[in-house]
Amino acid sequence: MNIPVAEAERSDSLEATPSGRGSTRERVERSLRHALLTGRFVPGRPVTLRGLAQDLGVSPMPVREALRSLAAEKALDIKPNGRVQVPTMTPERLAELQQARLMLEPELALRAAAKLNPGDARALKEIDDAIDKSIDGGDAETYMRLNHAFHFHVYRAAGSEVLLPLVESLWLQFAPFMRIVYGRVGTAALEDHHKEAIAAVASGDGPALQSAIASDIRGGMKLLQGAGYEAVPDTNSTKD
Amino acid sequence: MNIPVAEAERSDSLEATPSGRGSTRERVERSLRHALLTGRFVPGRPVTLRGLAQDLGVSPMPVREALRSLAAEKALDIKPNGRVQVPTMTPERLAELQQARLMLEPELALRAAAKLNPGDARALKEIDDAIDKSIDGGDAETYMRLNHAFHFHVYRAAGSEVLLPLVESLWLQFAPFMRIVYGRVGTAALEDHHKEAIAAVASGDGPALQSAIASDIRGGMKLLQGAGYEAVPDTNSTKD
DNA sequence: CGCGGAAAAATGTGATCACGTAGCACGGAA
DNA sequence: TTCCGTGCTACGTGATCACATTTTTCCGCG
Repeated sequence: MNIPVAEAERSDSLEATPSGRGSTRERVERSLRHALLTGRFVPGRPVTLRGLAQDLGVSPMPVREALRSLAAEKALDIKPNGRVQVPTMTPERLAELQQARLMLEPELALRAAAKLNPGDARALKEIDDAIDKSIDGGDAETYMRLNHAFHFHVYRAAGSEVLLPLVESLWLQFAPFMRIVYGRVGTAALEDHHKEAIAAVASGDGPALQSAIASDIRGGMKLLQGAGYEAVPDTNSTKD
Repeated sequence: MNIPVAEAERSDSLEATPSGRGSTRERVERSLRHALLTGRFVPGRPVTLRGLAQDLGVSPMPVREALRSLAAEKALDIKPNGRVQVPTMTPERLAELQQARLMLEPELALRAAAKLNPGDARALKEIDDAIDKSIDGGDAETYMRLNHAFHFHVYRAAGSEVLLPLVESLWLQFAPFMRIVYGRVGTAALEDHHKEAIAAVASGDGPALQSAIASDIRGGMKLLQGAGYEAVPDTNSTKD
């Protein structure tokens, strides 16, 4: 099960995240979460406690807690012998993730619609413009970060303390795999429905926003359906 | 383990969980999870790291990780100063929890139906008979344990790696509050739909099972709607 | 040249310690 | 009697250490 990826240098630009607020564990967890969501962690890749600690320049202790936290959200997998790795994807799990997203996220969007205002529509448009640029540029990492920002700008507005964490967990689960697929087929084939969503927000049309989000999920996940479950590409696509 | 277990046991209720397998952290987490699900932790009550460690006869270390894990599942709340407490319930959060349950659990039941066999129906009937007894006896803690066993016997059959953890998180969130309500209004007023569910399992009728679970959720949560958000009762159920 | 086993390195786990801080009670002053 | 400051206590956090176990390396034997 050893992957021949060269682990020459450890610095995956993890500590590049400038967020210096909060406790050390908080910073570590935020850093890991961000790395997961932008796909800097490859599924199947083992994650060692001391290695991460060294990368981040801290002791293994806060890393331990952060990993445990992420594992509880199913963003990481802790094998019975304690080794931590990014979960590998299976077609079944991906299908389940899509269905779970379709159950929760459109509902969240519907609730958010009532609280979103034209200012939010402008903010979303700004994000979406940047997304279009990143798609053209083929910058998968930036795209994923912005796409996440777009969706969660909507979801957060719902003010849901229950649904939002569930959806966050789902994103953490499919993001690493999504990144791999983007690395293979590129980001050009992406069809999102952000424009419809923005229009719905601007006009305050809840059901339209709900439907746009649902379509967006279907479009985004469709791309992932038949790609790359088997192994990690030995072409090291983790950095840059 | 070179730990001198010369400590006088402060509480029998926590380490009473017989599961002695696995690592210490695993046992601690299982113990806490069980305590949460059966309502032995009162919402709003502060949970201290060292206190719990002493109760369980271990060092604060595994407790720390277990708490962090539970907190990631929203079963515990870590305040900005680091203090841990069982989350308090609000009407809004309870309504969200019910709606989230209704989104996920009937779907899970529908998927489980295809894999449940008459043997499962018999097992469920056995659990349900015990539930009836515990309701008559007014034993809220036993009722909650069995009710959880009943539902998750069904849900687990679905074999879902994605939906099941989400539902587990939801249960951990409303269970402590549910326990308080039972302590106030008793368990006699409970109306469950387990009989319908068992019949549906026996006949392999998926939609019927789905509908029975949905009705069961509505019936169970309705009881909680207008009760006891304000303060925690002084009845200290864990120790002292 | 290939295989196997032993040595060595690395990993997770749990315990203990040091440190900064937040609560809290006690006591003195108004 | 009430209010406020000061000291004490307990807490969470992070680091370091010790240990058992697993993984990897590597050397010798077939």
